[in-house]
Amino acid sequence: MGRSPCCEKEAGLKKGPWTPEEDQKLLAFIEQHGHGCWRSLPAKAGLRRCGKSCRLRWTNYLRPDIKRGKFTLQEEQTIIQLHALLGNRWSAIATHLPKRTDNEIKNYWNTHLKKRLAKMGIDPVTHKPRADAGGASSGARYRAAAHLSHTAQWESARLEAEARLAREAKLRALASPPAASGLESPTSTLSFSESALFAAGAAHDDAHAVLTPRSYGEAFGEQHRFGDDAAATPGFLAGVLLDCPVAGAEQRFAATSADAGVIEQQHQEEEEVDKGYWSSILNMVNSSMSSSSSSLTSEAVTDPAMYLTAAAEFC
DNA sequence: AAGGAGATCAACCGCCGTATT
DNA sequence: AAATACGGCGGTTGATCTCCT
Repeated sequence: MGRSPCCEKEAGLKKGPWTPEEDQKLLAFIEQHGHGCWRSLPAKAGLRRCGKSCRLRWTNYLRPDIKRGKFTLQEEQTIIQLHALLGNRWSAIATHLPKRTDNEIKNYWNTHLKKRLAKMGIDPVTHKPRADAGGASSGARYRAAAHLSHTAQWESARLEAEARLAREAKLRALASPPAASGLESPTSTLSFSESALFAAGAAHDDAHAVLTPRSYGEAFGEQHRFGDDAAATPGFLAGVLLDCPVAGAEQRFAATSADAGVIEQQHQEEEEVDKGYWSSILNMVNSSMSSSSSSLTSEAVTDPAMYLTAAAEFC
């Protein structure tokens, strides 16, 4: 009856913080044997932990391809944009942030970004402007927030529709899988938008020659994430997600792929959590409105300066 | 220097979807 | 088809750290 257990439940398992010795045991075992069945791993590795705890420790901390430390501005922007589109689907968001874990992103959102958006008068849950954002808030602030929210919702719906079409087309063409068929991430829950992202990405190859990852194969390796040039991702993503060239993104990407000297520049950028940062977010959204071929309803921006003004206010 | 408050983050918990028998 | 195991996900907790008074 049912599947046989791969390991027995055991009482008296240890909980709480991991010791360096435990880390060492887990690392050594996985390096030698791979993790295999997580439930049987602790016994084999000589750990008094449950398999779930081992898996968590590995995926969130010990895995060698994890980047720790401060999030870059580009990463922050990506998180905000993706959160507007996907909500609290941290694993899906993590798919687009190389070397970051969903847990780390979730923590960062809850401790930093959520508060910052709230400060801007945007409800971090719905990405809609808060009704009580008043007080010092001007009309421009409110309109900018409303616009940001509106755009996110619109893009979300659009991507979903595109993805649906892509899925249907894919099903129809199942017999002869296209080159892009291997692009879908089996680990990602982004299935609804993934194909749309790529379709859009391909469509933008011309306009975003610098922004587009060198190749899809490269872009989606084992982890099905974008390539190593993390800073390239947001620019690319923004362009893809927002269906437009992104102000300043080309510059950023070109600089990044140029390489290491620019990492220094990136670090400098990281330090400036200032109004330039926030205006770039609004600017990005704004440029999607003004240049997108997609019609974005009556709320289309007529005065770009409005957002810059609002962004300045946010800071 | 000490204590309190708030911030941070690793880890746990419970649920869900999928695979397996 | 039903039962069960397993892995993965998102929400939450609690220990620790940092800052402020």
